[in-house]
Amino acid sequence: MAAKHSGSAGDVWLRRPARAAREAPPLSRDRIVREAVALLDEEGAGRLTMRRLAERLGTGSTTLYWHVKTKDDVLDLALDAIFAAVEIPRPGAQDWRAGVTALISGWRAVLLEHPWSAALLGRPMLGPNVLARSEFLYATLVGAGVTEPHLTAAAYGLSNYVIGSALMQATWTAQEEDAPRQAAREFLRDNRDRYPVLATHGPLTGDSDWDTSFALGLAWLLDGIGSDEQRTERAP
Amino acid sequence: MAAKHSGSAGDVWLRRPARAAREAPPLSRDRIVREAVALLDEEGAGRLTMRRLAERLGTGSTTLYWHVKTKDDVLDLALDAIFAAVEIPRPGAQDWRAGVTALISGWRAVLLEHPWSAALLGRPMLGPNVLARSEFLYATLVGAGVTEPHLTAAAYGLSNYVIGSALMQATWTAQEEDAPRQAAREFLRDNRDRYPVLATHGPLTGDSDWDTSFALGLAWLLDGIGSDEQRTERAP
DNA sequence: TCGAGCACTGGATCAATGATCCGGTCACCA
DNA sequence: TGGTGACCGGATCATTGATCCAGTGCTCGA
Repeated sequence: MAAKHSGSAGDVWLRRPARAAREAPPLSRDRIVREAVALLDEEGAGRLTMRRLAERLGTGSTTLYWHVKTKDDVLDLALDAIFAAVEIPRPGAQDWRAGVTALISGWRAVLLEHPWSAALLGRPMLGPNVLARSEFLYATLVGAGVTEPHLTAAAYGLSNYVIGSALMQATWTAQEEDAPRQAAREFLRDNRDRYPVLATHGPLTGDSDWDTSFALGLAWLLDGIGSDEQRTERAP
Repeated sequence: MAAKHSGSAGDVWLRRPARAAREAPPLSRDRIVREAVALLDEEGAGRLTMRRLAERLGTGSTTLYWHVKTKDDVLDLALDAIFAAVEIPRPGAQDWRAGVTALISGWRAVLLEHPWSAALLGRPMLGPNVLARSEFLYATLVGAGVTEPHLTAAAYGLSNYVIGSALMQATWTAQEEDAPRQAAREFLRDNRDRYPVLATHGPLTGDSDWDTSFALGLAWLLDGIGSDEQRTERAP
């Protein structure tokens, strides 16, 4: 004797309230992406489910598929969305080196603020936010007189370095899960005969300061880019 | 009237042949990992399934769980396994710079030979193969006179740089799938007003030579490490 | 004013997958 | 020869991404 359709049809009481009377704004791709980022921030990449995401949005899971083609779309959109927070220096407002440093540091900060993003870096990033920042990077380097093949090498090198650094740090800084790091430390201590240098000088031994390490490496790269640039400009 | 158990029990004909008479060697963690690598190489990370892996091994999928705790175990083991192919230079046989270059280049070659590996770099790598190579890296740097904080920065910088480079290249060199790259190129051409520098100097415009770009960046890093090392050794 | 069309929604459902339960089978040893 | 433990796999469960299709309400033109 159950109603054939228990959901949208039938009883007034069960019917969805009129659009205007609803508390939440209508669903939109933008709202989906915002909520996805929030969900990822709170629970990590592993727990992002279309169902869970829909629940947080107060809709059915299938509704999402009207606004978005696949789950990967959500991930791509979320990934690009967070880069909006990276401030783009005003072109020419400063030394090329200062500009690049600012951009790369901001890039890194965002990646670390959203640790789930590191795991998603293995997909083409072609969103508007990413492209705008790449544009600035290339423009700054070109403006500084860097030419091929150093230009591509510089842009790639910088990007790859940030990505690798963030990925590595995010891997070992899993939120408040210090257990694996501790276990790894102990493992190295127990096998100090096999890995003597790692056990004493390894990354897990000291209080490895990610920030200074990153800064040093970045400086090395910038030095190299700068020296090549000068050579190019001055050389006959 | 169907037999209650159609599988292991019952008819002699359906019974699994005695261990010795079987063609395949008995299942082992090692054999599983080897087959997993083969499967990953052939079909990519997305198509690695416990069922499919078991099928290739001629066993039931559940059998795998006796040798391995979870699917992630398989991935971790496969990831470490491929690094066995990275040759470790004989310590002290050459210039520290040559040794490091050899190791890092081998590292990169392996990552590119197994593109699926790039996507797995976001997990702690504590396998014996990885550790042995890290040991060499640290030992070589220490032997060259690099001290903290430059030591950690150097090791991290080099690792992060390879990882980032391989990840990026693997992302854009998806096997014979040139479609997305082509599409991206066209997209940039169509939006050359918004991304003027990218459209003309961007990484997708030229025949971006991954190898030379990588070599240049690596040289920059090594220059930086070397200069700091000399300064440390010579300075009072 | 009204009705048609379109933007949007979601319950039911499917197939694929990771993982577990539990009842087997086989080699080996005392 | 009897038993013990290493090893195997069919049935099964819960979860998840994705699709089908029957709706529902807003809007706009006649």
